Amino acid sequence: MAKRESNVDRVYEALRRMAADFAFKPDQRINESALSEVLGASRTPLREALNRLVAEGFLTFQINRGFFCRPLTPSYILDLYEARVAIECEALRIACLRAPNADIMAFSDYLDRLEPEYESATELEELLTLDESFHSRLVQLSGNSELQRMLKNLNGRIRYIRLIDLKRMRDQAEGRAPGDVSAHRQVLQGLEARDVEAATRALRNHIEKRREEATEAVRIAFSQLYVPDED
Amino acid sequence: MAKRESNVDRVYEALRRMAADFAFKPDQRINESALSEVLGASRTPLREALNRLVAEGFLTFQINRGFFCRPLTPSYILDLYEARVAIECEALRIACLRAPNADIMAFSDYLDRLEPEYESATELEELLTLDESFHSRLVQLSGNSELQRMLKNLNGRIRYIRLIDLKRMRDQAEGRAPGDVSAHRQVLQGLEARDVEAATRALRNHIEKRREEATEAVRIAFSQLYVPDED
DNA sequence: GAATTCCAAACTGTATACAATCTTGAATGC
DNA sequence: GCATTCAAGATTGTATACAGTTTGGAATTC
Repeated sequence: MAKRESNVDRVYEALRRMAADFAFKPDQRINESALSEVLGASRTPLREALNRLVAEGFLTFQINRGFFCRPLTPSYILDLYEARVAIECEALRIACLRAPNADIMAFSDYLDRLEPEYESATELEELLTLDESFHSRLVQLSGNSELQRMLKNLNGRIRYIRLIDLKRMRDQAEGRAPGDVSAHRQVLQGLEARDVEAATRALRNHIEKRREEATEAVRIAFSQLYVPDED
Repeated sequence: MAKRESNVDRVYEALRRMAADFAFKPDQRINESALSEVLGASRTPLREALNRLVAEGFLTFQINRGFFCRPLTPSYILDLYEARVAIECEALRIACLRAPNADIMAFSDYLDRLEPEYESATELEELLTLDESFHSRLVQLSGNSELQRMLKNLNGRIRYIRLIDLKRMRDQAEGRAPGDVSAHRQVLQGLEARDVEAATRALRNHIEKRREEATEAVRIAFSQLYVPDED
């Protein structure tokens, strides 16, 4: 009977989804009154949610001018992916050193179970969710809540970069990249052998490769998308 | 003439300082009305600032019960320091690979210039600021804004753990630890040689050593501090 | 005396009003 | 034309009011 989720939480989640789904254009000013009507809440809880998103780096804020969608520059994308390498590789290192065998085996089972889904997935969202969950489960193995929190934040902000990347991959080659699964397996093998060097090397290579592709995909998408301003 | 800082920013900074200076006891409920009077602002901007702090992990929030100061458990401290290792070691790695020589030399000069201050500093706050700025300048060398943002956040939350640690060190041994300076020099030497392995090894050891001491210091401080509840 | 119920006070959640500031575009001068 | 000024409208900033919820303790029951 008791409410479990606050209105601010609901608004916050809705905004995060909107941000991940291109509802705001980069550098676009966000109109609080209009948005509060769309979301069915007054400006007070809306602004509380917007402040959370600013603190998390999704949006920016200028005094007396309000909230803005963050622009998507190549150097920003580089920063985000490098931060992912930092978080994930250290988490993997910790997992190699002290994750229980049972947890590693469960992770391996999970990968086995999902491989067919990976092969058959047709929806971009589905592929994206599978990939994200591999990485976030990996970080969970470290048992470190701060690393998990940081990865969750990065994933949220990288999400639509990934979508652009996946879209391009699908359009380009009909034979969809099985590269992810094999890269993931390679990381797992290092982890199972408790070989920090091998595991982190594989993970670092995987993420950096993805970064290069994603940067290029975003560059191309933007050069096609933002020709004039279609207002 | 134009205001450069919003009221929310001012309130936010004041709250961060309060959090770092033990103004809130762990697990303490924060009374919005009382706090808004102290800070000279109404509840609306106060709550916006509090929401930022929740997003950054300084405080927690429960629906219909409000905001709470985060408790300081050993596993939380471990998580924070491990996250620092992740951020700082990757930043150092990047700096080894691509920071300009001029920047590294400037960093070295900076360390030379501050060494005497390190030796003469008597105030805990002063020592703390010196140590924090070594680490944040190191991360600046990577040129990655996300890593800088993450470290800033971690430093803010670790600040009072460090204070407890430094206080204990001062009380314990009159000959104050010169260990920091020499550890910092060792990291710098690795960086100057562009030796990723040597540099990150030194940095990792330094942070992990600090973590062990800090965890112990907090354990002792809390066992002395929270005997009953002194209301 | 211990457990339970219930009520009043305290507190949080949010809509709203209004002041302060910015934006836009028309009018003006060059 | 082009730049400048100015005012009306739009938008943000925040105090306040009030509804909804929780809290703490007095009253009640066993």
